[in-house]
Amino acid sequence: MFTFVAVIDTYINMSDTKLNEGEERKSLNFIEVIVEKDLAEAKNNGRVQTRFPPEPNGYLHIGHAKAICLDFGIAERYNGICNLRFDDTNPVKEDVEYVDSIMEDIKWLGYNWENVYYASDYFQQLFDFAVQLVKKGNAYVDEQRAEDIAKQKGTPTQPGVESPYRNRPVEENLDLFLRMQAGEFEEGRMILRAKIDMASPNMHFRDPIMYRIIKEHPHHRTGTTWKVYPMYDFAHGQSDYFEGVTHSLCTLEFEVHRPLYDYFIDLLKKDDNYRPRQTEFNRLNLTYTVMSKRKLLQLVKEGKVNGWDDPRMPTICGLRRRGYTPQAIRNFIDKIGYTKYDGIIDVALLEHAVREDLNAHAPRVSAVINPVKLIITNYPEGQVEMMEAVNNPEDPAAGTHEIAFTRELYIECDDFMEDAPKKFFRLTPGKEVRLKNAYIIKCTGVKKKVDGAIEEIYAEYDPMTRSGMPDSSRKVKGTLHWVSAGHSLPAEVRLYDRLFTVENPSEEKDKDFHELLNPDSLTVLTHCRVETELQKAKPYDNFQFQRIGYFNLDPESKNGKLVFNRTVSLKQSF
RNA sequence: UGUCUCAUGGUGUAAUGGUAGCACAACAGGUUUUGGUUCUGUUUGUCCAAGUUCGAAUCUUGGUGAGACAACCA
Repeated sequence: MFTFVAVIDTYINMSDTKLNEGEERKSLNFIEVIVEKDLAEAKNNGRVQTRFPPEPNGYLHIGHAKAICLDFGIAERYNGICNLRFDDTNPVKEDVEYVDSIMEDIKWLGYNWENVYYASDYFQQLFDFAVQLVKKGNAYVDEQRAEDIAKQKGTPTQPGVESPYRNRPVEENLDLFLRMQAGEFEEGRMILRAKIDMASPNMHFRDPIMYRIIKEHPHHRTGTTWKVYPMYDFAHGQSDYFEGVTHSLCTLEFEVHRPLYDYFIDLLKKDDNYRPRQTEFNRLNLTYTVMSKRKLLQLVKEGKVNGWDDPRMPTICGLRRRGYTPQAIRNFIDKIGYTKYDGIIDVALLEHAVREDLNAHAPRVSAVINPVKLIITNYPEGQVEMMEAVNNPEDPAAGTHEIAFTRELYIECDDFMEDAPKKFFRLTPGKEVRLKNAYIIKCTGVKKKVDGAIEEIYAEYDPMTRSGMPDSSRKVKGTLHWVSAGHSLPAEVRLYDRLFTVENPSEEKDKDFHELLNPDSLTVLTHCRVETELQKAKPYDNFQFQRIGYFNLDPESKNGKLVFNRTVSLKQSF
């Protein structure tokens, strides 16, 4: 993977931190600055530990990839460890299906966790801690209805009102809380709340809920053992603490939760110099798509897309099926950086990242996605010549393959025009073009159907212009790709466009997001022809269809039927 | 009439008191058997105001604008 030079650089830079190829001149992001400062101050005994904490309630998307690259990247760079922890405190929404897909996606991105943990592993410890807080008078059981509690919470500008149950005696709170877990009460009947400050300017300090009763949904790991489940705020920081996390990295919307995170840790922590710290960074927003799990789920459920791995989805599995490579995604994440500014990234940057990777690695093949027949009238009928085609001009080591040339060929409809403008560098009557890897031809005529549609195009070839022949280096303006009519394979090609018609769908609050969906986000072409070399293609293999774009073989291809997905088009500059 | 956070070209991101740089995008040109790649060049920026300083994107004060927070979600 590394070049020789890069290996040397790695050694040179090994003094403080691990640096990967190309990283040596890059400035630190603000989180790396914080970590290095903590290390310099010997906080947490110079230990670095992070965690990636998804809730198993949906598929990972590219926004998660940003968090994954940071959590695992920081651990790697500072010789620490990163654990995978499933934040599974709400059995109503969670499922093992998601646990499996999350692990698969992280591995596909190229990261390995030190340990897999589950917040549900800590249910007993959390419960014991809650009992302890009840005994200390820091928590109470509230029997009001949810709506009343919400009302009493006040608003961001108005203080809340204290619950009538707030000053219940400790023994009564303890008895009730134990009976909640014993299953004596129905869901919604009562909750355990922290007794903090109903007038706090931070809404999260207004006696936040610690535990609620959930009995109708068994937990995917603990079954029906627990009748009460901790809320995020009563689970996340403590879980970090139990595991020894030093840097708890999360997105910006958790900023207001941090004081509460610290509050519970203060009550929990031992008198030593270890404590986890939460740091927030900007989440990823991409133009022309949505990143909220709720909306992605909606697209799937309403059939607007064909599942979580639909190639139009910003999910990891969607991007994988679309033909994105882990390296392209990681390079993209590396380019966008981590700050506290909540912006929106142009999807063109993601497309650039995948083109850059595929340009270097994808074999070039010939495919005609909108075929029209081209007949070389002076080429012998029945003759077949095997032409040599370079697999990748960016990588001579990739070698060559052969492609059959015959009298009858297919070229793209778009590559022929009867009355062409001056800047049309393709085929038009009386003009010459190069057929890639083959001859220069001159268009001599065209046959049309009754409706005026073009049926066949005629041309004559110049035998001296093939590679190796005397006139092979003759210059002509255009070069076209082609396949032999008789020596090619039928294929289906799926073209994808942006899912939404507006740059930032989540910003259009007054509009239903269905109105913003792009009705033409999928185009299926069923009469394509591809060169026989593609018979060997395996699912997910990436190719460049010359002059068109990057494509991969869809896993739905079976029994000899070839289905390709367009990952991204080539850059077009005309 | 709250708390917290943020503000650098079209987009994203550097510059930690000392030449405003990089990437993407856009545009122009060279090379090219991919209108690809590559190379060269161009356009475009420090939210506003006052202050500190020899010197401010950076520090101070005051504005302005944007976002987050009022789930028995995470």
